[in-house]
Amino acid sequence: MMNPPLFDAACSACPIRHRAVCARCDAEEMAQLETIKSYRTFAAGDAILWRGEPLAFVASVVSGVASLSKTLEDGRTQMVGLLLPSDFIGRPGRDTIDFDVTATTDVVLCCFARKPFEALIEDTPHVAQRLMELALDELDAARDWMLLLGRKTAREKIATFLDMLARRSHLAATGDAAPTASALLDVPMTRDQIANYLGLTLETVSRQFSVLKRDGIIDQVDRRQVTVRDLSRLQQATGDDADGGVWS
Amino acid sequence: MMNPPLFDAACSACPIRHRAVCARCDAEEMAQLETIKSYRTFAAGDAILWRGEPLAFVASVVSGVASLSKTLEDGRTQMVGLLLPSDFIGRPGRDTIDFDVTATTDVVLCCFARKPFEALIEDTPHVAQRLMELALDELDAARDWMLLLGRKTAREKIATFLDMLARRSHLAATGDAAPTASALLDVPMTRDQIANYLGLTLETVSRQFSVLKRDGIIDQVDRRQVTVRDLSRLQQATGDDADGGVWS
DNA sequence: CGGGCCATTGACTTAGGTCAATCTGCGTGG
DNA sequence: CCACGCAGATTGACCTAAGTCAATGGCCCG
Repeated sequence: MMNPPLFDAACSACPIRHRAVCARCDAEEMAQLETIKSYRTFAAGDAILWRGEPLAFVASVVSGVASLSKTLEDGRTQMVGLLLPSDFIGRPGRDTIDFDVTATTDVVLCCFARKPFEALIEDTPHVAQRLMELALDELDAARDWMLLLGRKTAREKIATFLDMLARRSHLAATGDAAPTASALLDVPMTRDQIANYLGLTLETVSRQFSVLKRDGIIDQVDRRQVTVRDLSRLQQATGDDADGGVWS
Repeated sequence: MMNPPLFDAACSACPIRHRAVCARCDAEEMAQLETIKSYRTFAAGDAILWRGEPLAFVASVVSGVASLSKTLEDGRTQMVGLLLPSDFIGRPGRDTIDFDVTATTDVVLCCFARKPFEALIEDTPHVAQRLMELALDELDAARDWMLLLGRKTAREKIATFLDMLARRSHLAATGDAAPTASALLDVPMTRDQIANYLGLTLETVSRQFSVLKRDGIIDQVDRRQVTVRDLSRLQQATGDDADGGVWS
């Protein structure tokens, strides 16, 4: 269990101050946000929001990983989004959402009461501008994901997933866009969650991990850690165009 | 071939005036938009934009249907969006897009030069607000599509596709949300395009049309027209939750 | 009448799902 | 400290939905 960091009420000390929905806000707008915000924490596995339930808050992810998922009548489920720090939860202008939101790891949210937040969108331009950028970024990611779900093989899906984790951890560590060397990766989900993310079964996820290991592309340290032995072969295995801006 | 409607330069007469990116603009903002807009038309099958090419314009679809698609190294392709009248093309703040845009039917676009449009986003709140709404709507649609691509069977995919067409044509005809009776549907794409939309092969699309016909759920008038015989059985065949807000 | 272009249908293959057995590591309680 | 149990992961055997390859059919247009 993580030792939950304590968050100061002051936005100026916030780790996502310059990337979240408030990124473009000036001092006065920040002061307004400050009055309607509150922090909430969730343990790994907790439900954050249920589909269809009235939405009292919108929120930014401050730390941890949350996931969005949809379910068919007979219980098949598909993850339709992975929310990382600075990502936004909620749908200003609508009072329900159409998917479940779950804490994948322990999560801290910065919540804003919905009504005053919507008023802020009307009154101050910078919130709407930033929210538009965040929505367009998520739309790009969703489209990459549609290509993966519709057309990639199981092997390509796993390779894409690991390549994404490699890029992200490299980005977080160095601020640099493209990793070039091998790396030790943290896999923040169970096989079952990965399967729901990639549109596979957990058995297929497990088998493809084994295949990539047998091919010498990765090594499995333990169930939550993987080392990439050959990043360029991993990237070839994703099936993407060489110059593909995927996850760029 | 359609008899192309003539569009008046005046926004006040525009068929998408109240739904497009300009929906919330006041008279003064409209005047600004009016100075940077121009109409362009494309024939069915024409490329509108290529992935990666520098983006001089952003645009709204005025009439017709356009599609967004992505392609893997070896040529497999997946449609990642279907643009109908009032939908928006482009990515303010970035000078390329990461997918191809193609005219599925004959298309009329209302194009805005990108730089002045971006300036407008900075200066006037209503454009950014509306663009945020449009992006969030597309994100909802993309998430429904991810569920379809990742988890639905071929039969469910075709049923969902036909149900979507039924809802749309009913909505366009009556302004009403949910169709209840059978209807004659226009299928605006070839089997191959449908396959790329649904993450299937064209043979599987054809076979599933035949199965739904054998089951008495639909009738095929010709290759571009279908009558829905039993809408409630069609909706059951989509696999969605009964109260599912899909395509709502 | 002939030649494309879609669409349909059939025969066969295969990637990935299903079901089931086994393994591994970890926290709990004796 | 060890034994137990449980949750997650792996692996194998088998099955099936959908893909592949190939032949045929209908339709429009010159």
